Amino acid sequence: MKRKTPASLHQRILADIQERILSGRWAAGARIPFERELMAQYRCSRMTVSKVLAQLVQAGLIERRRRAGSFVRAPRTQSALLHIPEVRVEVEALGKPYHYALLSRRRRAATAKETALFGWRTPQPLLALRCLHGAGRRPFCLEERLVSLVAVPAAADESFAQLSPGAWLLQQVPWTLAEHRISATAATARVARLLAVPVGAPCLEVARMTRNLEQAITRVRLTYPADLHQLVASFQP
Amino acid sequence: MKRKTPASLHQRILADIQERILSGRWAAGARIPFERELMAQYRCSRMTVSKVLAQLVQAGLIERRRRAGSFVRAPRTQSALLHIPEVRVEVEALGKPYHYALLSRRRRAATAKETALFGWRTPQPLLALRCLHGAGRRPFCLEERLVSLVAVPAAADESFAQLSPGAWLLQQVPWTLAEHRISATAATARVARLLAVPVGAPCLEVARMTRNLEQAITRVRLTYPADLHQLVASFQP
DNA sequence: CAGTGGTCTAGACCACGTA
DNA sequence: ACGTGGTCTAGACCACTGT
Repeated sequence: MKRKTPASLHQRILADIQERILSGRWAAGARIPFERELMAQYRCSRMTVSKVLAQLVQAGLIERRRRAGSFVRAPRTQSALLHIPEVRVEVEALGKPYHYALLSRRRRAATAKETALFGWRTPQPLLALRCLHGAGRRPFCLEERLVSLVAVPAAADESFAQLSPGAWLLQQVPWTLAEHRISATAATARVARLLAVPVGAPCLEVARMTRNLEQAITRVRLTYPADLHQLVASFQP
Repeated sequence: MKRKTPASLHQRILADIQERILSGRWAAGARIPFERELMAQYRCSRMTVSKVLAQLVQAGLIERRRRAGSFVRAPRTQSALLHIPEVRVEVEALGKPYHYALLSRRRRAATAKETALFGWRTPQPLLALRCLHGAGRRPFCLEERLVSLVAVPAAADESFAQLSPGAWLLQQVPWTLAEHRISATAATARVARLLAVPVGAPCLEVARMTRNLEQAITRVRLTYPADLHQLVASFQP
């Protein structure tokens, strides 16, 4: 019934209402109780529920209209951060069934370019992976990944046939820095075939190098058909 | 100096303190007046200043410690910083001569979409600008900008014939939040002509909405030929 | 025009951390 | 120990808006 110590009253009320909304019990568009009703329910003053509702507005969970009441807002459109999205999460956020397929998996030594990229002096072993993420029936993202077997030797024993390397690495290896390069490209013949778009079609390409304090872990290039994806980032000066 | 409708009391206090912090007059680390002092200064109740200070905490501008007071926070660390320099700086970093041209400048009321975008209830006046940034002889970036004349009335008196709106706004208006949407697009006929690329050529599009605590300031769409530009971003978990 | 949210007041008690 | 911020109350007036 009661959680440990749900902190302050308005925090408890906030958590309560938030849970109702996020769980879907209060669906999008539904009106939530008036301030004066909530006062009675929680036996508190109007300032207290007002504070809670103001926070819900700021969080984008509800909107309020005079005389009409407070209403649950439609699921957040694009409020995601650029943080580190796992492709699966992105797809499911779109409400589409997620599909994953491993295209190729090869263990090999790094080329000269890759050696420089990973900050090595001499070529080291890499795991090179290519996989395709699908949303519904459509290809959603082509993933081309290099995993440092120096940093993550355990990757050599993973097949990645079912689990995407991004998901595996995320829970396997802690990281401290992710560098992104974001660009627009024209689909090459190979990319066009895999993503089922015309050759030359615009694509959004995200190249990410992930490191921890000691060394480079993995480098991935994600290619999305332009119409299927955009990145969203918020920050403060 | 003050806007016409001073809005509500706590909004005025918020704007006042925010301006002091963002302008640097209250430096990072400095203690700001205690709640009870602010009550006296603004002749209001403690709830009112408390509400204001809570918003400043949420915005990350101050932090509060019991018994000690409230302090201006150090400028945001690079935790989630997407480094987007001014276009001029980008071009000069490439070692190419920078060129700027104003294509059009129009004062008009916001459309319905724009009204929603800026968070207004009724259409307000905007300054709509289009300009072109060049690197060497080549067009480098098409800028399509809307400036809120509510937030920045002084913009109405600027010609922007010589100085780009981005540069002007940066030194004119303090901001606290920038939201980016990054996507790849195919050049439309109009964009292709302006950027001197083939129709359908891939472009990188960055849409940025800049706000302070009270209101939206400006929205800009920057379109770059895909081969000329990429974004770089570093993140920490 | 009635009822909602928006705002504000003048108190109060308490937890906490710093001096 | 003391003064700060954290929280809460029980009122109040007002602006807006949907009916």
